[in-house]
Amino acid sequence: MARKVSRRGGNIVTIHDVARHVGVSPMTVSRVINGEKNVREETRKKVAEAIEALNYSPNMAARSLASQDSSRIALIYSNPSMSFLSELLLGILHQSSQSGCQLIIESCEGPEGVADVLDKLKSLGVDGVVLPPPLSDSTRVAKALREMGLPFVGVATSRPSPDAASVSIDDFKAAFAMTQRLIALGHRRIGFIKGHPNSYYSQLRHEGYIAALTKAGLTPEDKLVGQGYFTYRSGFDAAESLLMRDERPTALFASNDDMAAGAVASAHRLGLDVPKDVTIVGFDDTSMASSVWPELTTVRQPISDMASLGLKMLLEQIRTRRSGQPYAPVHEIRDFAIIERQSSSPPGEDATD
Amino acid sequence: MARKVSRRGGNIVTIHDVARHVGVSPMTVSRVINGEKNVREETRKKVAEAIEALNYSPNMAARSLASQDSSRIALIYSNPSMSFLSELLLGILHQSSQSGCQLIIESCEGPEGVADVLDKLKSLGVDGVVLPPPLSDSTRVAKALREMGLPFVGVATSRPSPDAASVSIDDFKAAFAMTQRLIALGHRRIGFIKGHPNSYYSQLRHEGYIAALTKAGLTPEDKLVGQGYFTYRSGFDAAESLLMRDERPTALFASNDDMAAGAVASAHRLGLDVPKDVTIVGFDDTSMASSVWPELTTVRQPISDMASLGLKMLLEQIRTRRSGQPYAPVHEIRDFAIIERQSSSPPGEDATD
DNA sequence: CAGGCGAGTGATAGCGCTACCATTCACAGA
DNA sequence: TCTGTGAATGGTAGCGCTATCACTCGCCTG
Repeated sequence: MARKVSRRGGNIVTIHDVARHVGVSPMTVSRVINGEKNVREETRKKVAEAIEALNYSPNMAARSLASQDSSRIALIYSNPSMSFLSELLLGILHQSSQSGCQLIIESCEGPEGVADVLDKLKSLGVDGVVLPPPLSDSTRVAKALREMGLPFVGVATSRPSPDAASVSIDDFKAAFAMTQRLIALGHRRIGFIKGHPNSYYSQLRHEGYIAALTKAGLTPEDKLVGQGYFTYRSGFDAAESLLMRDERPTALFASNDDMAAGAVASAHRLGLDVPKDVTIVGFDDTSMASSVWPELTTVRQPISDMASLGLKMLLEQIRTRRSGQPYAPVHEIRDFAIIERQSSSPPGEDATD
Repeated sequence: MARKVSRRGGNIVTIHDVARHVGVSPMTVSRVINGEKNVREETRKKVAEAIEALNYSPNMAARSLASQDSSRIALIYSNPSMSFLSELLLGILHQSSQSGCQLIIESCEGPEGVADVLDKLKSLGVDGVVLPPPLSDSTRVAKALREMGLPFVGVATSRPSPDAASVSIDDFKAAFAMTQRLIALGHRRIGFIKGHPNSYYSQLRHEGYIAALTKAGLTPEDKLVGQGYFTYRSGFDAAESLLMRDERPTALFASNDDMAAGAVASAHRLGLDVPKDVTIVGFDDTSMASSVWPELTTVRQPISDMASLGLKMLLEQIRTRRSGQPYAPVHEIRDFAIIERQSSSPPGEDATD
């Protein structure tokens, strides 16, 4: 064997190769890669070009070994929606491969499961934890983590713990915006299906709905509001009673997509066309929203972004703590988006006009 | 600073600590960790105990750096169901953290997107690719990968490329089993909703259905079979025409969950109760299956297992290839499971009896 | 013009682990 | 007895990168 031909089909471009190519030391290349200052602009540019030319890409293993910066981050979840999970994972994965941190994914079922999982994390020597809902809203989990001295970040949490970092959207504002959108479409009798009373964002979303109506000079009416529990079935039932009123609403805003889908089924059952006879919109933009027919207009959270940002914040928090500095928790709010699909239209019209 | 206190809360137990604790060389500990032979059983045991006692856990970065074994694996996907994706990711993630390989997740949209993504993979120096459906069934993608000389593995593929590795379930057998289950429940007029004609497993599932009927002495009838396209809407439409026949089927087997959900909606629209008036079952066990009401009886693939195994096989393939040995592609078949939920029952009965 | 300073760069020494070879030892066959 | 062999272990040298400190300038200050 004449030369070392190794993994990745011989594609072993190292920092040294880049350095030699430019005529600087490996250190300088390292500095450029890590965006450190104290590198002349001219040098930086030459190095960047060489990196491009040689198609160099840093070896994560070596990097985190040398920098002692390899953090172990756990993501623990307890039955979130699968589509939520997958977006979350995508975001987390993206960020973790950029930051070169090791990821541990754990599912925990039930309230005692959490304790077990936390024990496990401790023995695994985890450095920080990412918490998606519903765990992100659990004061119990937050407390346990705090007692263990483990940094954590809540992603898409409706009730951020004031002393822990979080990334979320403004549920109130989102519900407000969606309601406004319905009003702009020409709807005046807009029904609402609440989420599970346990959950704080049920309340926020409801409040957003009320606020938008009020602001538009419409009177919120209790009889236009149904109680749901975030399930398809509960949406079905709530919609049924709402739609069987004499003066039925021309639009229905469900607090999540599953309930909206149930509401669509209910409307169909009653012989009503969606959106011609009744507009139905959801919240979350889960896969359900685009699976049913007609596809649901809904509110979308940038889950992947939020997760990615959350991990970044967590890593920063860990770094800050390690350096002994105090850490002030950051609460980031991301923008939501209203996704218009086929389940909404002006009252009495088809969506496709 | 008296001693080096570093990441993971000072939990810097290295292989040397373990070695010292036992009184052997680090090499021996390394051998134990990697399950190599040529270590006396007694030594192995002592080392294992020390590992346990010191709560040692190997540093992945160092390991993959030293062993030059760090493979970059890409997972490329193109709009699979999100819940499928998340299970897949869970499995892959689990395996990758065990094998210490770097993961790159890429989405590719459309047929030209694939080419772009493959280019990107090439420039990233990827060592292997995991292909979930529908990419796993694309002969075009398989061909491109082969031309690049990149090892790959298809996960949940219905048409494994004979010269590439794959993990899947037996779609035929699964459809066969589900149909048998319906027959065992007492159904005799069992309708079937086919999937998209493009897709090979549409065909396999259909054939499984036919075979089971035949085996039970029932005559497959064309008028009990509807054409669908894997969408909710197509399931709705197909079910509608099937259920409006004079002699309507007492059970409907849809080739996936979205169509089954559409079929349920259609039944409801026609005033039929599920499962009392008609049993409806799906395939895949996506989140749709447990979101709708009644929840769907369906066929479940062990996606997470399949993904995990697939990655393992891929890694092995890469290792084999690197060592210059020829690689014989392996086709693994995993077991499916029939998940009974509320959408099925004996004809004319409620599921809950 | 000595002295100081800070920007830009290089040399060196590992990070924790494993590949590879050397070494030891026991025991079989000549 | 002398190799030969293979099993069990240890020593050494890095893997690709970065922390750290040392160094060289040019330029400012007194």
